[in-house]
Amino acid sequence: MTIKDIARESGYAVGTVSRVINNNPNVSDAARARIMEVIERYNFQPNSNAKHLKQQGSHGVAMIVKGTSNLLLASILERAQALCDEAGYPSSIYYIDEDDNEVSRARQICREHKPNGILFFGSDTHNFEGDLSELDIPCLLMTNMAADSRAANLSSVTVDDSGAASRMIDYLYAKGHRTIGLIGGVLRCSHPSGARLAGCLSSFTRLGLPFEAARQYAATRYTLEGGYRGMEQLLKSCPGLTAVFAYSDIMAVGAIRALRDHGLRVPEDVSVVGFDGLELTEYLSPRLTTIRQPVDRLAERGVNILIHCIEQNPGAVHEIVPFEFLERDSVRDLTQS
Amino acid sequence: MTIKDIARESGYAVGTVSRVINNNPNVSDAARARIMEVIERYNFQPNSNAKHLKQQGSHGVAMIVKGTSNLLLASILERAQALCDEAGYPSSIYYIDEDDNEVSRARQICREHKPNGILFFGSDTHNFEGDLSELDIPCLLMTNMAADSRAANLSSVTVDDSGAASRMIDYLYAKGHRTIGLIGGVLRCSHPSGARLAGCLSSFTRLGLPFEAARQYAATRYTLEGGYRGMEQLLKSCPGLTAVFAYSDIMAVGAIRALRDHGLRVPEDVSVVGFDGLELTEYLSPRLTTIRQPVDRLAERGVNILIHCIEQNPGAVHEIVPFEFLERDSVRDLTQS
DNA sequence: CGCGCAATGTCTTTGATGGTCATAGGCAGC
DNA sequence: GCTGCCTATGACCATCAAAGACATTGCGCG
Repeated sequence: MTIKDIARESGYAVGTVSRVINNNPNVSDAARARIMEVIERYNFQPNSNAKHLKQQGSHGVAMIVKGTSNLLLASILERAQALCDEAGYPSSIYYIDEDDNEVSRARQICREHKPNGILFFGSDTHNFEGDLSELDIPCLLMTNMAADSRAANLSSVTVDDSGAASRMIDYLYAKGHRTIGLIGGVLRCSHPSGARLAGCLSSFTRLGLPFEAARQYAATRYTLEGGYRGMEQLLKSCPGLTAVFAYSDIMAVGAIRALRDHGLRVPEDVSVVGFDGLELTEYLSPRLTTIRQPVDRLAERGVNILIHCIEQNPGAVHEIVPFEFLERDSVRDLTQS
Repeated sequence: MTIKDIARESGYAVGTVSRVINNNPNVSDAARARIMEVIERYNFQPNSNAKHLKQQGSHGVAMIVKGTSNLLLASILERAQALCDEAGYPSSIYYIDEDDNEVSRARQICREHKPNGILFFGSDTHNFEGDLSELDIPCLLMTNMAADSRAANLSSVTVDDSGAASRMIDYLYAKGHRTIGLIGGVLRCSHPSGARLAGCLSSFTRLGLPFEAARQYAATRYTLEGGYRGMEQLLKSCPGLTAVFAYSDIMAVGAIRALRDHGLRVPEDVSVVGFDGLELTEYLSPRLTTIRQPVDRLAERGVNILIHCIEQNPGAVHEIVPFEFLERDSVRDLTQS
């Protein structure tokens, strides 16, 4: 089935069929109807390779994803894919390894598939050593701020990491907690961790709480095991700890397991809060107090900004979307006792 | 950068460059070395659109996935992607909605991208109403047996669902449980649910336990909420229940939440077991007794069988891989008390 | 000298697009 | 009724990047 077959079958010329497919106005309604009928009858779809070859690219969005098993990313990704499709930008997903370099992969994808824009997913270990600006197509980091903003083509959409972290510390303080441990990412390569730490620090300072990173900050990976190990580290380094703020819900689950394995109850002995707002956290015991990242909003803003950059090329845009605080049962109120 | 530029730059003709790229032996070592040098210098990658246009298809594998947030699928998918890439079959992922029809989507993908094979992911709601055999390329269902095996091009790889379910019932019986509830998928559209139910029934019969589906089987979706609702249903319909077998770990988490919300303890009042063997289950309290689906093995067999079908066209292959039983802390031993 | 073979160059093909140009038909104006 | 113009359409061709069929070159050897 090619455009030629449609032409023969409908009795029109190839050019006219092409005009119909591409919504060129110079076609009579009769011809359009007749050709559309044939196209639909055969369920014809123009060969995308030929089309993209001629059009010098796929007119689509590449999504480069680090970390398949990250539930938050998965749901943002799904939503973003749907939005791209709706907007007429077919999307392709490329999963990459934790230790792959996204820039070289992006370069390769650009040479091979020539997308019109790239969306990067992967919160904790983005590693932009190469220079994205040489790609000269719009790029956008999802849930990850561009660490260095030299790149004029690199936009970002993140939740208000710093505000959320600050809010969380204030909340723990209000509940009477004074010695709070943090479990986050390795700061060097993780922007969200940096922003959240900044938010925590601003609260600590404002509230007059001392903070010693070496004792109170466990740097690890955003995984169950990372949360577990981070918690073990804090138990050693931070005596008198009454609350722990894990930078992801999954880490919080790991941390809770570690506490229980050390004979401590949550929240009676140690309170634990998370970040992300996964549906799962509502089903755990205790239900986890956490920050919800607005998945749909993040996806929607990310896709819209990227497409806007593709079509208008306005330079980099950095957007921060609001968080939602979910108070549940994993924090003990020390002021009551 | 095109093959022409490489030709000009290296002083050879495009044909020779093409031969070098495609490992055609009719090239002198000198020419090969010279051309490779230029290719590497410019980091050249042939345009995939032109290549696939000429080659009448992408020589790749399409992966059609239903359900982004399914952790088990996500890990199989990641592994399968890596394996395809290694085997020289570039893979593209297409996420589809829960209520999309996979066959019509598959048809569309075939027309548009002409893959050499299709891998279907999505355990509980596969809905093959159309006829896949008309696609006339090899297809394979991952973790889902082809319900009707008319289709000569439709292979499958599943864990030993029935054996695993049977084993689980035997285990619960050995621990003294006699009234066991099941939470599974809607049987009509879910093959794994059917096979697992068959396994359960064979054990029930062998052990002389009565089973009334209407009272003991809650049909729902493979989600947290599904598990929750399924459990609530069982609490009403099945008095005297001492154990619940949820057909996925995620459902088990939902079921545990429901039990607790009804004032019941796990495993003291009701035992709960799951299926899948997610890493998460090791971190929950209680640690969940479950069946591990061998993710790497499933991915590896699925990809190998599909590629074998593509290259040799041997007809449909149905493979069942062994499960692993993970005994942990979510089952009470009633024989001790 | 001419045959054979390996190495290499040339040209066509792939499916769709879009441009140019020709043309047919309709319609308005004179 | 003829002209001129406009629209719809057909016909044709180049283009895109690569692949591969086919043609050609050049060398060694009998």
